[in-house]
This record gives sequence, C-alpha cells and structure tokens, in this order.
Amino acid sequence: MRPPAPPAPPRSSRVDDVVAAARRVLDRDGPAGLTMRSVAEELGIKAPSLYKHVADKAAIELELVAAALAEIGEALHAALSEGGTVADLLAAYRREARCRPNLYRLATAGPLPREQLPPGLEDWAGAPFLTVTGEPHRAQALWSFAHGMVILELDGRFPPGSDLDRTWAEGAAAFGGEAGAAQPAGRPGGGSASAVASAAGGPVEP
Amino acid sequence: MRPPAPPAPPRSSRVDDVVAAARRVLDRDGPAGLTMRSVAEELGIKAPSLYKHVADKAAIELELVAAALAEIGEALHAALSEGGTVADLLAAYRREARCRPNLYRLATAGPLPREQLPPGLEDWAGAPFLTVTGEPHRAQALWSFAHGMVILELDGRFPPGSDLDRTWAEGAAAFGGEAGAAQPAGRPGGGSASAVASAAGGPVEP
DNA sequence: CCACCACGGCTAATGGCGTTAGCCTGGCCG
DNA sequence: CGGCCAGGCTAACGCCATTAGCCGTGGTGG
Repeated sequence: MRPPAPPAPPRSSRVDDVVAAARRVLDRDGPAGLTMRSVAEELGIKAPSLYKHVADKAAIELELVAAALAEIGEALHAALSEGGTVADLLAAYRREARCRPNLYRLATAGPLPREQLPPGLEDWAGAPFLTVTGEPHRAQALWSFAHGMVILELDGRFPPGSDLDRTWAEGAAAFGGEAGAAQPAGRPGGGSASAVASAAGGPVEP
Repeated sequence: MRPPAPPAPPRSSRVDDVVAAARRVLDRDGPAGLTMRSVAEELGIKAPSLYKHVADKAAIELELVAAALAEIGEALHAALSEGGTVADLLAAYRREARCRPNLYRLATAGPLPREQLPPGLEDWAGAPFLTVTGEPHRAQALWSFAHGMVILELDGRFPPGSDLDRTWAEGAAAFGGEAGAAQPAGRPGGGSASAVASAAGGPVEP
C-alpha cells in the first residue's frame, strides 16, 4: 500500500529557485500572470537571465506540472490508505484541486508532454482510481467525472446556487454504490434546468 | 419535445462576416492561431479594421461560444428525439466535440461570460442531460463525466492505446444502467495502471 | 600570485500579440 | 453638388517570449 512517488530527476539549486518563484507567481496571479518577466521579478532579476537556468517557459511549466502530479498523487494515495471508498477518493481529488486551483488548471490544461515527465509519475498519480474501481476503463471513467467536475467548478461553469456537494455525491453513487461524498446535501428537488448548466468559489482550505 | 434554440440577437452583416472568418480560422488553425491579424487576413483586410465591427477579440470569441452552444444543444436535443438513452446522449455529445474540437475547446475553456450570452441558451443546451436523468444533480454529474471524457480525449490525455469506447460505455452504464455507448469494445482485461492515465485523434466525421 | 574562464547577471533588439489614434477615400443622401 | 460617415489604412504603444552579445566576479590551475 502507498507506493512512493517516482523520484524527480535532481536539478541545480538555482533551477529550484526559479521553479519555486514560478510556483509563487502562479499561486498569486494565476496562469495568465505567469510570465517570464514576473518570475524573474519575483527573483529580483531580469527576464533574459532566466534563460541561463531553464530552456524556455515550457520547461518551467513542465516542472510545475510534475509537482502538481506528485502532490495530487500523494493526496489520492493518502485518501486510499485511510478510507478507501470511491467517495473518499473523489473528496480528496476535489479538495486538492480547490486548494491549488491555478496549479490544477495548469497541470490539466491542454496536451501533456508526457514523454518529458518523470517516468511512471503519471501512472502512479492515477493508480488510486484503478485501485478503487478495480478495472481500468471504469477507472478512466471515474477520473473523467472527477476532472470534469473539478474543472467546471474551478471555472465557475455550474449555474450559481448549484448544490455541488450533491452533484459530487451523485457521481460517487453512480460509480461506487456508496452514499454521498460530502455533506448530506440539501433539499431534494430544488432545481430547474438552470441547475444543470455556476458556482465559483476561490481557494479553500482543507 | 425538442424546443427551439433561443434566438441569437441580430447582428450587422459585416459582423457576421467577421465571425464566420473567425470560425474558419479557428477550425483550420486552432485556438492559438485565432488572432486578430489572422481573422483580418482571412477577410482580406488589416487587423485594426476589425475594430470598426467588433469591440475586441473577446466579443468575437463570445459569438463563437454562442454558436458552439447552439450546435451542441441542437445535436443533444436531436439525439433525445430519436433514441433517448443515456448512451445515445453521450454518443451525440462525443461526436459533436470530435467533429469540431477547436470550437469545443474554445467554448469550454476558462470562465464563461454567461451574462453576455443569449438568455436561456446555456440552459437550453444542457436540458437534454436533465431530460435523460430526470434529476438536476445527476444531470450535472453526467455532464461533468461527458465533458471530462471529451476534453481529456481531445487533449490526448488518455494513455496511448486506451479503449475509449469502453470507457465511455462504463460511464454510460454507471449513469444509465443500459449497456455500452459505442462499439461492443475489446478484450476485458487489457490494461495496467497505464490505462488509467492519454489517445489523441484529430477531427472525426460523424 | 595571477591569469583565466565560466557563471550569472545585464542591455538591446526581434517579431508577434491586442489595441488605439488618427488619416483618407468612396459612395450615398440631402 | 456638397457633406457625412462607413470602413478601410498606417503608425504606434505596451506586453509577450526569446536571442545576441557584453561584462563583472569568484574560484581554480599554473
């Protein structure tokens, strides 16, 4: 149980500084604010100097994606080592994404340069879905549900006033059979068609 | 059954030209290629001239998003008027997204300026999910699954070799009870943990 | 002890982006 | 016929990533 994350290849210390600064900027200003100039300023240097340490912006983002996968994987494995139900796994996934929304968005937006990632990291991070479902296709489907929920929630795509706890619980029930993922939920009826299509919400402490 | 789409507010003919050109550029070059300059060139004019017709780039994108919602909604309503199962709805959703991947990405990436959209359009487009599930939260959950699957599929996030037809079928089964959404699927076992985490695929004709 | 070199900063510049300001022309209407 | 304005244009600004080339400083080998 709880296999260790694949180790990331070691980096020079100054590269670590750059990645850490990028992470700070990302958390503070979001993906759009993550700029070579802003990262450099965070370090007290000028943008072109960054190229002494990293190849390009994509290399920085790659490191951030790897960090995100490692953190998410850690959270998911931890959730499984304790509870172990589908609902527990989904709750951990949601909590992680809501605590670090900008990092989650960066890590899951657009194509993934999978061959440049630490080998095994992606599989390791996703393994809890397989564990909890026992079957790869069902695991992929559950992951799709979780990702869809999280990204739509982060982007404020659900209609205002949606009871998302209940929606998460519906998904957990559909995939796991158990009861709700979060609080017992609200009133049963409650929604017009409008309830199908945005509740925002910023970062949330676990 | 099959209520009509809310009408889009009328636009001047030249604005229609701009939006149509933008749509052509988007389909051809993807979101990154959708540039004020490229749209202008498609029309045989220079970029600053576009501002005689539209307020800014966001206004063009808004029109494209509205068009996307209308087309998706049309496809979903059509799917329900014939078959009517969860699997049918999911198949229509997937087909629509794969036929117009760039439009789908544009329409679902990032926050939605919902108040500037034609009123009712968003709810109308999502209504089939409510129809097929009969309950708003379950409808949201099903929509999240569908969106997650589509966006991960478009972005090539599933491991190469994944049998996505089966994964879609698993989702349909989890939410609907019926059998698979697409082809009968392949060999049952088949996947390591690697199968949980990317298969690309370009545009597909229906 | 000193010469050298490479590390890590800098400025200047390039080409692309969205966008603004201001000019000009051709057709329509009074 | 005269004026107006819709709709084009060029020039320019500020931001973006990125490259080229310069230079001080610190450590190391002769």
